[in-house]
Amino acid sequence: MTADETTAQHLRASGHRLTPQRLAILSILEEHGGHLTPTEIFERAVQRVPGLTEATVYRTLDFLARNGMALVAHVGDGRLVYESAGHNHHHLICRDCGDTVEIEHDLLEALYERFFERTGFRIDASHVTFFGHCPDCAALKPGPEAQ
Amino acid sequence: MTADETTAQHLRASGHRLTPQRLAILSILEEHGGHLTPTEIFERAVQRVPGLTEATVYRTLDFLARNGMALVAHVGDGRLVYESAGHNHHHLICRDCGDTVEIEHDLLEALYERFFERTGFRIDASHVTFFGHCPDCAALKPGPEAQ
DNA sequence: TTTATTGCAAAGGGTTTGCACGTGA
DNA sequence: TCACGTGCAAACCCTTTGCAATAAA
Repeated sequence: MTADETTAQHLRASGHRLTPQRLAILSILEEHGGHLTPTEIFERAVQRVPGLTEATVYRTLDFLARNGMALVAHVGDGRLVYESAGHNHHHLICRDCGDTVEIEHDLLEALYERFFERTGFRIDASHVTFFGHCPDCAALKPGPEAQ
Repeated sequence: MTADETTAQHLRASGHRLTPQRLAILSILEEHGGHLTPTEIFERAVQRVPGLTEATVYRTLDFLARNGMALVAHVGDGRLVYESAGHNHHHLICRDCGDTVEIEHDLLEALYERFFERTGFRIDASHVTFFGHCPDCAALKPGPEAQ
């Protein structure tokens, strides 16, 4: 059974449908691997599904996220970005040059465990983004400044 | 010297001014302690500074954040929230009931140190919010479901 | 006095929604 | 066939910006 068929079954089981729009957006997320904004997703998806609208992209992303097929992440400027589910990692982003590094999820597991011990909260594996300075920019910037 | 005078000096040193608007917004952040959205801040601040506009709130928050007097945090829905600087902690938020728990920053220090060892990235002390389920909601929710 | 800051109002950008049509199951 | 999903277009935030007036230093 192909991945699409698995996806289709997953959807049908909950009374939903696998449309070309959903398939295209899902594929784009999987092929890309990293963060994509709704607009970036739209620009790519409309090439595969002519006539696609941004409204549908927003609705589809929301749908995929609700059904565990996509993850939502939050980036610095307050906008939402999406990425394929199952891509379980986190990001460190340099505030100066924008350089991005991936962090494996297991690094956070220990922290989540400590959260649980102290508060009883179970944290989702959901994507987290940390902001700071990469080695290069940190080197260029010796002293701490107001920022 | 009062806190206001310290603040005023801090500002004057960089060629800026301490206006009633800035003072009010700063006070609100300090009194509240937790997250506030720009609109929530506006609603409170306009009571102290009649005639205040939301545009000024946005400009002031940006100004305070740039000068290290306020912190920006990112919440789940993609909107920005602000809080007083020097309030160095993080939050765990329950996706179901919205319950919020504070996490001391030192819990994250070890993680940041590991980030540094592996990637050379220096993460800011900036606010991070983690989403998951509080003990009560987790108990009510035995199996994972589509949501 | 000087010019940083504000208020006003309008624009901007991203996101959401109502409705009728199209289409997957 | 049936109702979920889409396209279209307008509405809705939230946030930013230009400009003249105001007020802090």
